[in-house]
Amino acid sequence: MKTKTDATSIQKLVSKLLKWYGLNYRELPWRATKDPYKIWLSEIILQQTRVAQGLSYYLKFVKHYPTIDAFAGAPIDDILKLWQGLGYYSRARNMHKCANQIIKEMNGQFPDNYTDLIQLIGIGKYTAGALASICYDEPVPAIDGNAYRVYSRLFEIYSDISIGSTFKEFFELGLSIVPSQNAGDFNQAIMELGATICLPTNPKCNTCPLNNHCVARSKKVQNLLPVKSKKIKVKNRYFDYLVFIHEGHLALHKRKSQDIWQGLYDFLLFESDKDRKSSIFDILKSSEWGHVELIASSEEYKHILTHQKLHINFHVVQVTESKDFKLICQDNKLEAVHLSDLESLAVPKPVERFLYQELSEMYNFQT
DNA sequence: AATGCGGGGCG
DNA sequence: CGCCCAGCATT
Repeated sequence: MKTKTDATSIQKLVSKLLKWYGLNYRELPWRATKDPYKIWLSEIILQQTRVAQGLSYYLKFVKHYPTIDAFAGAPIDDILKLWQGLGYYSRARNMHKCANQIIKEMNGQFPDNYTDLIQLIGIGKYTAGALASICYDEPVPAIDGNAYRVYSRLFEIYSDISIGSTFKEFFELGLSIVPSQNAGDFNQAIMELGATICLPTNPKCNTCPLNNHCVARSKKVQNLLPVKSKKIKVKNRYFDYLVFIHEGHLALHKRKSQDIWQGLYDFLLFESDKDRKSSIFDILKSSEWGHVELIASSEEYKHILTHQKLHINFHVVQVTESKDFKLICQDNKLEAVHLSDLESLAVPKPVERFLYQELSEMYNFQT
């Protein structure tokens, strides 16, 4: 009795998959190179990010920083500015740290195997597998969201992929399948299949090159897999921003705490448990800012994150008389930034929207 | 093992 | 709206 995990059956599966990939792969820029730096860059950008969203960022970064030396030598603020809008900014900060570590401690030589790669900051089990296989053809699996979906359906695996121990199960399965040659193409083919055919809902089984191998399909349970129990609960947060403006300068704040948007710029922030804005006016009255005038309050900006729903109001406060605006900014841990210098600073998405959709019209500055 | 971290696109 | 996306670090 043959099983679906017979060596012969697996060999056929791999062969079909590689053939399909060779004919159907999308021509993406990071697939036209073997430069580990560029593959690395693409993998970090594509963490929890669709190709369509990350592609333009990849092109920008390769253009600005063609080598790991250029990337490592750049100021982190410049890198964050290029990363602006992509989200998960720790990816950029970690990659910058890592690049400098490679330059300083590894003589600029990128690690060339799974074990060394996974030691690096920002490189976990998936990315180490992807880099080892794609750059060096090391026969290790690369288990990402696509791989979970494809493998769970091919072999009808109901293990909960939210549980940590399930990764090991899929990694071992992948290890038993990944061919000793063309490991990189194999892993990319699995992911490509997951991204274009084996979709989360309504997979295109009719055109799937592996449909004859798929146990889930034979039992019509594709849409039940993979099993993922974890539910994300969304927390509401209420932000009031005071946007001080004085003689063409804005009072900006660089975010540093363990919170969202670390390293990006916003304004003086007051957060409250619910929709309560009375405190704003108290702050203004008892302020050391000099003569202040509340010019306008924005409509509420709703900004959805994976785990938070932000309710943001921007309050534009004109400082008409001030003894020393910059000094008062410093006292409040703010920086006075001229409107013409805004474009060089990384800002969160809702701040970007406010600046360039509302404030730019009020004060008529260029974006 | 559980939680926090962005933003966008899809049905 | 809910779910997912070439995940990782921290606790």
